[in-house]
Amino acid sequence: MTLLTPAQRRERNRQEMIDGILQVSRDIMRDKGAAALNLNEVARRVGVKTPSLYSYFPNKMAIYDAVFRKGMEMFAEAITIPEGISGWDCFQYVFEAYMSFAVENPELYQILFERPVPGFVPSEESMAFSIASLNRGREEMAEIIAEIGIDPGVPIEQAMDLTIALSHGITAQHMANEPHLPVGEGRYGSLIPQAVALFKSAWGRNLSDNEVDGAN
Amino acid sequence: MTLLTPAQRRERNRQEMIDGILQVSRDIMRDKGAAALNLNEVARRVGVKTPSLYSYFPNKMAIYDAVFRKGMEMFAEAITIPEGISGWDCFQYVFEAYMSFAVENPELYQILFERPVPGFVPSEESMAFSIASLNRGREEMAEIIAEIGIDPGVPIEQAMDLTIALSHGITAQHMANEPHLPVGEGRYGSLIPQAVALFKSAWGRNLSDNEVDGAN
DNA sequence: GTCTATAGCTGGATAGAC
DNA sequence: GTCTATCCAGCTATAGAC
Repeated sequence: MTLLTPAQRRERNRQEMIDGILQVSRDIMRDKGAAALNLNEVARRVGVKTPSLYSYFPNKMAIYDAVFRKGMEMFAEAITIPEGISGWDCFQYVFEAYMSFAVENPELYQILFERPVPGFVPSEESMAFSIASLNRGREEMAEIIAEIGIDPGVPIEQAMDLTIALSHGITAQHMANEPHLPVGEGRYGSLIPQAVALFKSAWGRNLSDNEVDGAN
Repeated sequence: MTLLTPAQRRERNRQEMIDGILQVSRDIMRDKGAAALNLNEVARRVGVKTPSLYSYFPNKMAIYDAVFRKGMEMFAEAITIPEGISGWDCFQYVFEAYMSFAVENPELYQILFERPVPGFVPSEESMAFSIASLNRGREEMAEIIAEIGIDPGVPIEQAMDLTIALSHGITAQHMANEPHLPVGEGRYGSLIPQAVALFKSAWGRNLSDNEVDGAN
């Protein structure tokens, strides 16, 4: 095995520092709210002095932007339906993945789906990436819905939007009321099977899958 | 007609000042984000100097709390179903009222349903009022659902929670993507009839109302 | 109740030595 | 890259005269 060159080592150290800053920033946002991010505290927790942060990010908003972007990547990854899941199980999977992501990463959920930080607007690059991710997600979901074969006179686009809306709605209520409870517990956290059943019941009359069974 | 007593006039002036402060605070929260509320700017817009605000509110958080409370009152009022609306029309009404409230009062929507202000927690009184309002809303909606007579093996509590979740989800997506568009327009703003149809289709098979008709 | 004056603090950001 | 020192702006809140 060969040792790293000095340049590679520098690069690695730099990347570790950047990752550390972002991780600490997320911790603070989670603890105190996204808008309470504070460079002095970031520096203290990372173990450097405040001005050193400016060797890695040009300003505070750039940190928000990096967190936003990282969050979008993680979210896209999280709701991608894995191999081996198909049919109505995909609905169940999306609902659970959506809520799990929010429960496990409330600070990312906040900055991705709300606007808690006055003056922060995702950069064009981040937004472009974000939109691209969401569109890929949409396409995938559209394929799944088409594959299941649903009936009720509503265009596939709208079926998808309703699915997204209900995913988001259940998750938002869960986060507002019982964010400390895991997915599957609590008033809204336990509502996912019923949500899937709702769609099955409304759309699944001539389905190729197993027949509607009420709550599963 | 009798003139107001000096005491009454004082009281009236005071109330006007309080209302003015709250209105201006809402304007700022709407323009710059809830967390960007700033006493200097409040004073400037109201037309007094900053210290004068402390004659009306003990501190900044008290202003947030008053805005929160006012918002909760307005929201409860907004989604109360008026006389003359019954059956499935109640669903349509609730969806529309929910989204209208958010579109017309984004700053209230933000402070009621998100946590954008680090360090702000509604006071116990405000929370008690809030919970009471929500419970009244729940009861009312439960009566309506019971009256319509829905079928599909899901307890009324859960049917209600699904309704709330979808209301919230459509609204949240609308606010995140096209908050400038009125209810009825835009990707999610135009989705309300489909949302009602979804519930009708899933639950309305043995309904006492008119039969399911797909998109209305 | 309203003002002037100001305390007191926080936090983002820069200059410049090492 | 990291540090010390420092600037500067903005903000909440209070003291005390009118």
